[in-house]
Amino acid sequence: MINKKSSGSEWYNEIIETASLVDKRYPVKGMNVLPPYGFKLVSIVDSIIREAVNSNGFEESMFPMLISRDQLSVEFEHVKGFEGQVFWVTRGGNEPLEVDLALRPTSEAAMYPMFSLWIRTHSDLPLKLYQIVNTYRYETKHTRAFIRDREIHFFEAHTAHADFDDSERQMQEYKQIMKNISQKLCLPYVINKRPEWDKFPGSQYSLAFDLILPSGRSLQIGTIHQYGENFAKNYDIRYSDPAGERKLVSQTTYGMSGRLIAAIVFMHGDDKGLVLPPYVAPIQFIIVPIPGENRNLAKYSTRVLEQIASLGYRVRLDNRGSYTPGFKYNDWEMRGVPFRIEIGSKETEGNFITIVPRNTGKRSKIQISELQNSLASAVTTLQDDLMKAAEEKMREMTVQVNDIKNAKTSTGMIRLMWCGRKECADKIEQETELSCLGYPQDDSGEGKCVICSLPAKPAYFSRTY
RNA sequence: GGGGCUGUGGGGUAGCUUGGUAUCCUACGGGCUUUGGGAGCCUGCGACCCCGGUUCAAAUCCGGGCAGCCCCA
Repeated sequence: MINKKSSGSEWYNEIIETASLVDKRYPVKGMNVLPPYGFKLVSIVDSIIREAVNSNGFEESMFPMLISRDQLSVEFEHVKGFEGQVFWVTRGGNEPLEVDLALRPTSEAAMYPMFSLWIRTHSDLPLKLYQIVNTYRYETKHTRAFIRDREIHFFEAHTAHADFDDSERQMQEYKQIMKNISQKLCLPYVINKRPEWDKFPGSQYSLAFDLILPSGRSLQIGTIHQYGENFAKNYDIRYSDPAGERKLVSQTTYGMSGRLIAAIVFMHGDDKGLVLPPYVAPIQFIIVPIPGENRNLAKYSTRVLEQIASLGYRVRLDNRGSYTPGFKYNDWEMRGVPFRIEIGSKETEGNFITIVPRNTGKRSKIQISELQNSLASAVTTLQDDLMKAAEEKMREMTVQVNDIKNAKTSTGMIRLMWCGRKECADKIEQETELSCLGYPQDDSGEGKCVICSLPAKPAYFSRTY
């Protein structure tokens, strides 16, 4: 196993394949196969997202993957923003198509013509829909599994509101939803308001959830966008208000992708491999029996398996006969299973199990009669530990810098004073090789710009994925 | 957007400079013996990314394509 600290990038590439999260051998650039273990992980993250948005009044839906050229040729900055990144379907069988079809790079152009039909009066609002589908972007840069794919596993929520104030309330709700989700994935983040030139094409403003990884690079794991009436104008989405007046809706979106998986891998993994938070782990408990002259072993292990399963956990018994226990320990540690349960003659005779959490590797005993409470507290403890460790890593990687010289020599998420003008950001980016993430929300400092000395607010800069 | 490197059984590799016989480890199948931190022995299966060129002969040299990786902007 490659050392994580010294070569984070190679470590990532290797671990996602050896842990069976992904198989990169599929012969089309930027498109990867998810083997069962990786797919399970992705599905669990999806279900966490579903649960979070469903409980806030969102409904799941599905729109087609193909978008006709007419829908995309609206004279609109949003469409231009994706020019050059669109895959086109130009033939049906051997015949050229009358109208070329685009593989959605994102779904505004697919959804909003329908929104225009669906939304009639004020009682149709707010409309809160989402879908979890694959989207396609013709990346010309270096692709990277889960981080920059050409086929993107994508969650996108779209809302329409009676007025701007209500869509602003929606933005606040998104923040709560993200908080809820990130607790389960053990991922801390900061919310940055992207600079004008880096906001989502067509939006009024974009807020990004940025994570700083142990490697010192930041990773955007989610974004929310305030569209205002920009899209409603172009797609003619109007409603009759209580006074009978026709008005444009105000809209927002919320997007997340497979980058959540990348963040989990990078943030929690170690030299032994993956470390998965219990909430997301495809296998939460792995039972490893230790053979000996012990006739009760099979029966006892199965009983423990059934008991843990009946408590609602994802548990598996590793019965592979051809491997030694030591091999299995390493194998499951590499795959990030949060807890190992060892069962040998001591356990069967003493009517207990030995449990080992992935992060500490420390053994402890649990009496069978105590299973329910002890497992529940082990899960919460590990979940808390991983969150705290991640927060600590982020703190370590966040650096306060007072002048441009120090920004050059520091790694991580650099907090410095910036006036908000593009020319100054460009200068900072050029000199430091960092990218501007924008102004963090919930940070109220004041000072002078490190470039031009004009009044400034704290901004974040970092190397990015 | 620019530059560089790489492609050999499922995975990791030797061989390439100097053209001719493809090495080792691991995984996998079978068999016996094992099992409290990556077991051992025997045995079997399995590869030169694709297309074209040079040549009596190409894993090796040349060109293109595809794919992967790294660095810079």
